[in-house]
Amino acid sequence: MFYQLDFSAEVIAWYRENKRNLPWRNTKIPYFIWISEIILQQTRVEQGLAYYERFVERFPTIENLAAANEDEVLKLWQGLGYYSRARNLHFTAKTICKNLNGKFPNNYAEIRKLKGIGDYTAAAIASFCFNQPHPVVDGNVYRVLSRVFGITTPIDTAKGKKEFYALAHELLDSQKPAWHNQAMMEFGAIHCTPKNPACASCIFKSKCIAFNKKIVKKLPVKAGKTKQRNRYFDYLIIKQNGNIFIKKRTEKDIWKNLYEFPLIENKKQMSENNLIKSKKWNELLGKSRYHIVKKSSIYKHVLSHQKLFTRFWEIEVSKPHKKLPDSFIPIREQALGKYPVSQLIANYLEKNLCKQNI
DNA sequence: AACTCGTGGCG
DNA sequence: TCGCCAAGAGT
Repeated sequence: MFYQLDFSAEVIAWYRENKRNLPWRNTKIPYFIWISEIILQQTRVEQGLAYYERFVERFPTIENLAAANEDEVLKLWQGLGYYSRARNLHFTAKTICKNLNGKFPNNYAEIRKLKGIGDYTAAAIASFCFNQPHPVVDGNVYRVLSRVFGITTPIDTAKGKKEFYALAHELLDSQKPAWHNQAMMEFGAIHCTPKNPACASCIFKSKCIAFNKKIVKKLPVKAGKTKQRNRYFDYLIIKQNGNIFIKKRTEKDIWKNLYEFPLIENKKQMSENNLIKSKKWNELLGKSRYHIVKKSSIYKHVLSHQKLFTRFWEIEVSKPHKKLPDSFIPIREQALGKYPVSQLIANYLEKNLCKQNI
């Protein structure tokens, strides 16, 4: 069907003509490639681009990143999601500076050991920066290969991963791994797209099995189904002597190490009356004299595995009868903007408080 | 090996 | 409106 080098040469030729000019494509410095790869995990280029620019502007070297506070790193990441990426990025920057004299490892095996770097990212860095012949197998590559070669094995199974990796490895031009890998991904990203792929003008039109069998839309196959659960949040924005209280999320849960207002979570939607009479409400406000300044409508916030239903309560406390635990940090409202928060909270702040607080 | 971790855009 | 899903990794 294909001679390996024909396939590679064709996709590389396409890439030379069609590639986008992106900032991380004008460098081979591993630090920059690394940042871009982490940002782009499960993220569209259009969404990640501005984050990349801000990130390398603020942290031009790995030493700058290693020296930063995690709060600031997360603040730069705010709104991008999957915050463990930022935490691991920061962790690994510190590791490299402390243990490797600030020098990024220059081969696949050593790169792969770093926290936050899996098979894909290790192959990307090793091939882009050091021209090592490791094939990248990301969502784009799965899509292109499953279609062109008509592979119906689900990509989210061990069997599928093995099969696609073997094929990707077979097709790789070991003399041009950087060009080959970038070409494969770019082709998937802007030509062989998930929806409305440009089959009519495709370089593989005559050979593409999916096109000729008219099953392009069915590929790639995924076995897994994502099930969502519902969660019900009530955030209490407690204002006291010009301060408001925030708390860091440290549990193993969504938004780890981001900040939020005092939270009451319930397994079912609770009526306002029952909430105000609840034990948790009482624990936060005790027998304080307070009044509810504002209560919001229900914000719906959708995550990959959860759907959150959230109310915000702005509460002015005139006579506190109880000191909140030390885990609640009193801050001036204007200082809120320094703390990394979830997009859910950022959305509320944008609508209800001033923009400088975001 | 399944499950978990965000967000925004699109049809 | 809703499900899909985008340059994945950790546990």
